[in-house]
Amino acid sequence: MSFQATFKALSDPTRRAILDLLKDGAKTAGEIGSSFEMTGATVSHHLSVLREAGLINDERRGKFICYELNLSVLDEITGWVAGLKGADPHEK
Amino acid sequence: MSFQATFKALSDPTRRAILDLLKDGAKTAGEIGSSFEMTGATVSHHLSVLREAGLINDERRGKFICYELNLSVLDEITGWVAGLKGADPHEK
DNA sequence: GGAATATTTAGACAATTTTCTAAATGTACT
DNA sequence: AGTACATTTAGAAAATTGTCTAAATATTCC
Repeated sequence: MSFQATFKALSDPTRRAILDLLKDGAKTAGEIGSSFEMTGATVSHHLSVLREAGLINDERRGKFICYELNLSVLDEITGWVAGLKGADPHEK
Repeated sequence: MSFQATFKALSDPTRRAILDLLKDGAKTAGEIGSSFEMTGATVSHHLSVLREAGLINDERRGKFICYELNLSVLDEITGWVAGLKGADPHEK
């Protein structure tokens, strides 16, 4: 997916908190879930939004599923913001 | 308003297009509106979301209202993204 | 003051999103 | 095979959002 999916994914505070949480390293769905006051099903939904946006990767490890950051897609975002800030070389 | 308002404002493609449009300089609500295939009322709504997020400023000039970029609030966004990318000095 | 133009506000409606509960899937252990 | 645990999927309810039409506000010009 794309640009728009990435922005949408980042627009929710729970999803940003999940990304912040994963800064310290990969975590299982359960560990992530227990950081929030919502059901595991809801957290699982947020994880799938982040995954579809390409912001995280998942990997099954036995009984658990581990999630980790994949921040390469953020380059598009930072590039767009930089462009807005006048980094464009040939402006009118 | 804050961080969350800024992210929310940026999550809509029309609103990002408005910001892109304003890169070339201030424009009236009417000029902005005629760039999109939606009613002026709808564009006005998007402008108010952007204004409440602090991303644009408005100034009346006679019969018109001019909008211009105010990108200082984007620093919070880029700062957060940079933090995610491991710019944090004391990570575990 | 009254008409014309520019824009916003109010209220309604449809689409999307967030959240839940309940059921399904996948894995490990005995 | 059966039970327990970890997680997701399905489906529904509630909240939010994007859009429209119609009415309101603000400004200019005659």
